[in-house]
Amino acid sequence: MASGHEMAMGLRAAYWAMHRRTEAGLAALGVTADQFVLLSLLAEQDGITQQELVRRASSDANTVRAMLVRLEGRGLVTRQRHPTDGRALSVTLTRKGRQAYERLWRQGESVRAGLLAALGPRDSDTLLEFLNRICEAMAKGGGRDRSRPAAPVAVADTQPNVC
Amino acid sequence: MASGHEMAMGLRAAYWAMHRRTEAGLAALGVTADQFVLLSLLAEQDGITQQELVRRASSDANTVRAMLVRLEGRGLVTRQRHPTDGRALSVTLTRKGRQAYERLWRQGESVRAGLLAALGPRDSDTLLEFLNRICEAMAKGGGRDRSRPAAPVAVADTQPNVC
DNA sequence: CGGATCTCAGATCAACTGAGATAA
DNA sequence: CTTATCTCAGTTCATCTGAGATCC
Repeated sequence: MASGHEMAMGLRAAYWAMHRRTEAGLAALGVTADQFVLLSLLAEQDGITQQELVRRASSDANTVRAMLVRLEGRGLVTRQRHPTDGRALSVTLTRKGRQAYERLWRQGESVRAGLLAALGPRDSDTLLEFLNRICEAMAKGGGRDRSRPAAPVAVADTQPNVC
Repeated sequence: MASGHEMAMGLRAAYWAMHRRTEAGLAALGVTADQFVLLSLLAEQDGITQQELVRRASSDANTVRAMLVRLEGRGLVTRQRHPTDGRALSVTLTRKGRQAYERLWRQGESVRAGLLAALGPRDSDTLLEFLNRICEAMAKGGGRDRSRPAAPVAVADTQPNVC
C-alpha cells in the first residue's frame, strides 16, 4: 500500500531521471531542458505573453524572464509589446529559434519514445490523468500567492490551466 | 491519446506543484524541500554513506555533499569515517536533527495527505508502479556515467535501487 | 484608486565540471 | 594500477524576494 511519502519520492525520482536524460541529450545543442520547455510552448502557440508562459511552464515570472533574456540574447526568441495590453510582452520564436527547436525536438525523440514505451498507450493515458489530479490537488491551497487577495468571483476559468 | 511530450509536461507540472507546496510548508522551519529529502532518508536508515544518499535521493555527489555541509553546519547531521570503508563517510542524524525532522514531517502531513486523497489507495499504488517503470526506462542508457566503463558482469544488484 | 504585467537588483540553492587526495 | 568515495574550487542555471515602473 503506497504512502504519500512514497508517492512523493517516486514522483521526484521519475521527474529527475527524465530531466537528466533530457538535459544530457540537449546539452550538445547548448540549450537546457527548462529552456526547451519554453521553446516548445512557443512552438505550440506563438505570440503568447510571459505570464502565459509562466503558467504553462509551471514556473515563476522572474525565472521565465531570466530564461527569455538568455534565449533572446542568443537570437532564439523576440519580445514585443502586446498589441492590446501595454503591460504585457508578446513572445515569439525567431526563424533561428524555430529551427533550433526542431533540432531539439528530434534530439528528444528517444526520451519521449522511452516514456511511451515504458507504459504503453493505455497506461500513458491513465498516468496523465493521475498527474493532472495531483497537480490540481497540490495547486489548491499551497500556491504561495503572488496576486494579492486572489480572484474574487471568477465565474469560469476562461484560460486553460496547466492542471 | 497521450503523447510522450504530454507525459513529460504532466510529470513536470505535478512534480513542481508538489515541490513548491512542500517548500512553502517547510520554509518557516528554515529547511528546503531537497534538504528534507536527505533528512527523511536518514530518518529511515541512519548511518548510510553519502554515496547511498546520492542514489536514494536521485541526486549528485557534489550536490549532496554541499547540502550535508549546510546541514552539518546547523548541527542537524554528523559525518564520520565509515568503520570498514575508509573512503566513505557515514552520515547520521543528531538528536537535534531528528527532532527537526519530526517537526518537518508533521509540517508536510497535508502534502502527503493531499497526494493520497487525490488518487485514493488503489490508484496510488498504480501511480507508484508507473513512476517506477518510468524511472527505470529513463535510467537506462542516458545516465551520464560518472563511473568509467560501467560495471562489467554484475550478476545481481545487491543494493535496492531507487527505481 | 487597486490590480496586473513586467523589470531590476540581489540572494540562495541546486546542479554540474574538473582536478585532486585517499583508500579499497 | 585501477576504481570508488569524497573534497574543493568555480560556474551556470533556476528559483525566489522585494522594490519599483508602467499600464489597465
